[in-house]
Amino acid sequence: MDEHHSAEEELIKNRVAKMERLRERGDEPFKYLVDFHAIPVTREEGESDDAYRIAGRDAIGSVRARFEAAEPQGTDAAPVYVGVAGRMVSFRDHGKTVFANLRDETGQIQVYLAKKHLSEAAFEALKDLDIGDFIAVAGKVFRTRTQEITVEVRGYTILSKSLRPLPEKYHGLTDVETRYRQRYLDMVANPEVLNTFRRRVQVVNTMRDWLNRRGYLEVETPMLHPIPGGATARPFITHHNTYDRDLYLRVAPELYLKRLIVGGFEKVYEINRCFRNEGVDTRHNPEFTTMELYEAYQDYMGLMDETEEMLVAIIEATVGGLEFDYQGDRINAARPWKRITLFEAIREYAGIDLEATQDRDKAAELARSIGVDVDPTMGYGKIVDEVMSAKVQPHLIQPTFLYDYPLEISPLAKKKRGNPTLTERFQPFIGRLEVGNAFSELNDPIDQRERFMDQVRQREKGDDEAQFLDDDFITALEVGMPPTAGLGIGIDRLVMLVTNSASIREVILFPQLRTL
RNA sequence: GAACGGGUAGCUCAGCUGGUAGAGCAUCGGACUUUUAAUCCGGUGGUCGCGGGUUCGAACCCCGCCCCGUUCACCA
Repeated sequence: MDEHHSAEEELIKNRVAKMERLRERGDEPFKYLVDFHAIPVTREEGESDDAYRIAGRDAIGSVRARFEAAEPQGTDAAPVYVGVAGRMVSFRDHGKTVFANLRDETGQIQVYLAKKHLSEAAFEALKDLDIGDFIAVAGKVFRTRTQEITVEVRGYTILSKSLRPLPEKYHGLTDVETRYRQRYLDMVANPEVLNTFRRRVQVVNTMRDWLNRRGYLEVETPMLHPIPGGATARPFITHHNTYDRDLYLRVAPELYLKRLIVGGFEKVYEINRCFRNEGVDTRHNPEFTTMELYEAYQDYMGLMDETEEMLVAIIEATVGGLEFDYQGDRINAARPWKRITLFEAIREYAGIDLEATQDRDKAAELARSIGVDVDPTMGYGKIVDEVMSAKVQPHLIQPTFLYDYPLEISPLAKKKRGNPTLTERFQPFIGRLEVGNAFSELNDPIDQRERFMDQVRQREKGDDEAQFLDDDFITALEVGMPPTAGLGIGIDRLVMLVTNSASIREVILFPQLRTL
């Protein structure tokens, strides 16, 4: 029987054959370093022996700048000699000349490989190069007749052979599944993806810098929790062999960070992953990154000011101003941001008053009257939350703080001064996205125990997202925690905003997908 | 978990009422000394997501399953 070759196998076979030819000719296809001195060059008459003896690799971005600076003086008199290395992303063969494009992290540049400027062997060996290969070239810079800055190559060498074809150059890679499963292909084929993740770094760096400057200490608390706490969410379960005990991947660092405030730190934060064993959609990935901070001797109103300052600093540093577009909306982050109580917002956007009644059934009836689904297991607080999500959140395009949340959906927040049915809690919303959650931290151990017991009752009624009683945390509060305010920011969502990304998967390098 | 949309060459996509699987790019061979989605000539390349069924005949119709996307549910 004939051997069966798929197109893909055939393409790889061709490239492997080229790789072997390179090796046979003594040109190792996977080099260890870039060594421009080892590249044979063909010099023009009058050029000195070391005209092309490039000391080190030039960043492609810097080549343009150098050439443009030298240009007015006339580059014939003072040629710009360069050595660049990168991935070859295009290859246009014209017979006696070849144009290719090289890309490194700083940019892309066209290179011109002409028979008359290369040794016969070098020109012949171009046949064994493929799009995707890493090569190094030595040459001098000129402008083509279409004014494109180009390297006239006098010598080149393969650095690393690419054995698989890159996605098509014009349409790129659009299949989202392949983009996420093989992110490296996405990055190569769609260079703007690199910018999204560069901006993600900028968000985190700016935030960290902002916090460090204000005296916050960055700490690392456990990812493996014996009792999952700090958020109402279903955890992932894992197992420790030596202790022969199940552990939970953390759903939030909150309870550990507050223990540090008990211990004597006054400003702490942690930027790290959380894990929640829940649904996946455009705003939710099973693992996601949060920043949580705790500040002693502060309350939620003071923290609201700081949150606004910090987010504005991040927006300015990343989008370069206070205005930016998010998914079709123009967002203006100029201070001060709108601040409105949760119940005012419900009156304003949903047209019902859930504050006047504390009665669960009346609230359910009101919610249904405006088309919000309410199921029998939902308590008063949950109904309020549901109405907020359905009727208020879609209007929160411009930066807005909602504050004063119902007690029963805020088991770790302090009761509001003068109104024990509410808690001192706020959430910032931008572009319809909930980007954070903050409160005056509950530091009364008696109250905290009661709130946990409420959660335990919820759990017994079948709510598997309800929180567990954490006795050691209560013990810590009994030792005494100063008045403290705490904030959590969803880093992924913040990055979605400043990169105008519709899906959280666009801002996570390797989003969780079903294993094949 | 539910509804809807999708899965055809390495990539991007066509494929009508069921009648021998197509194009562009890439690749291979040839031509070409400033091209840039280079151009021109010729060729290779397919388990049409997987498994059943209906039919003389299925990429297309029916059933089941897998994967992706969107919306909803849950949640941050």
